[in-house]
Amino acid sequence: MKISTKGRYALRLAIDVARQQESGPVSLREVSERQGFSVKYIEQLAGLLMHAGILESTRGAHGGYTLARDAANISAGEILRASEGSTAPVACLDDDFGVCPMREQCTTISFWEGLDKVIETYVDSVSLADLASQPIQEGEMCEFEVDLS
Amino acid sequence: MKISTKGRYALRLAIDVARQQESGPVSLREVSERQGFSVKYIEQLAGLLMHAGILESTRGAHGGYTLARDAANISAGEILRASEGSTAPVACLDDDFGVCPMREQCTTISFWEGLDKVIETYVDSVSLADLASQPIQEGEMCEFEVDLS
DNA sequence: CTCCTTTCCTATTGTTTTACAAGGATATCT
DNA sequence: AGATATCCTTGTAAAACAATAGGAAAGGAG
Repeated sequence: MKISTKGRYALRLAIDVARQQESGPVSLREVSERQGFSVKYIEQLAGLLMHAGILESTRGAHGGYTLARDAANISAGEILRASEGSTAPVACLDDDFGVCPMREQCTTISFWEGLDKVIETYVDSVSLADLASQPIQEGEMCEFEVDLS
Repeated sequence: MKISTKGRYALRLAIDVARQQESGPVSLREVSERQGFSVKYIEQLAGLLMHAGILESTRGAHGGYTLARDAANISAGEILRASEGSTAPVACLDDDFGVCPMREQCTTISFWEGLDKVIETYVDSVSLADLASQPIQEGEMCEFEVDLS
């Protein structure tokens, strides 16, 4: 049960924008240099976050992205749902799934609903401001996209 | 972030065994008929659960599987970890990953650790006895492996 | 002893998803 | 004009997933 690079990169993209946007719109070129992403890949993620009303863009030279709202008002859950599609642990709990016709006979649904709930509660309780306020260190970049060889 | 069929089927397999084992070892043929699984596929899962000390087997005719321990003493988390490998939301928190060399500079690790913790706490709080004690209905089978066409 | 059932173990295969890259259109600042 | 960006769709190699296949070993029934 893993979060994909979409969700992980989208989080770090949002954190990067939150931290850097005071000096104007943050371009994906800058972000990619700081975070070790390819511009072409995070373009897609930026698009998703924009569509979800999390980022705003200004096009053209010196353009880039800014937060559409205050960082304190954006949750990690929102970012993950926008990038990953959903944080539900089983497909039958996705918003677009509708009601499962087998729901009444299902022995595991209430277990999955409980899991879904603790996940949502947690990711919605953490704001982008919380994430962005951690001390900044040299050589930012992370998780495990690290070549250990 | 989805649980794969391994984890979902393994849970239902364990529930089925828990419910049926009073009348002797439960064969995978029976389970597959009740749950709509292929015998060949859940053979693998049964093997994983056995290796993890959750199931015990008796071979030969009239053989099958029984719980290695009391159902109240087996958690859903154990079953998921045995079948899925891990319930951690990011690979750097898997047991076999070791310590990430970038950990100190990572802006998201504490967020993922928190998520991992709420997931583990929840799945370890639910026992197989809890799951198996739900009322049994006709046409048992579930989740969303249902042909909606 | 021989069939039948069942677990056990390891490949192999087909499909889907992931993680990007490519190419080009559109917008804006200098 | 030209450089720098976002925007938008499509393509693709590799990995993961879901399941199948084939057969060995063990134990009960006739």
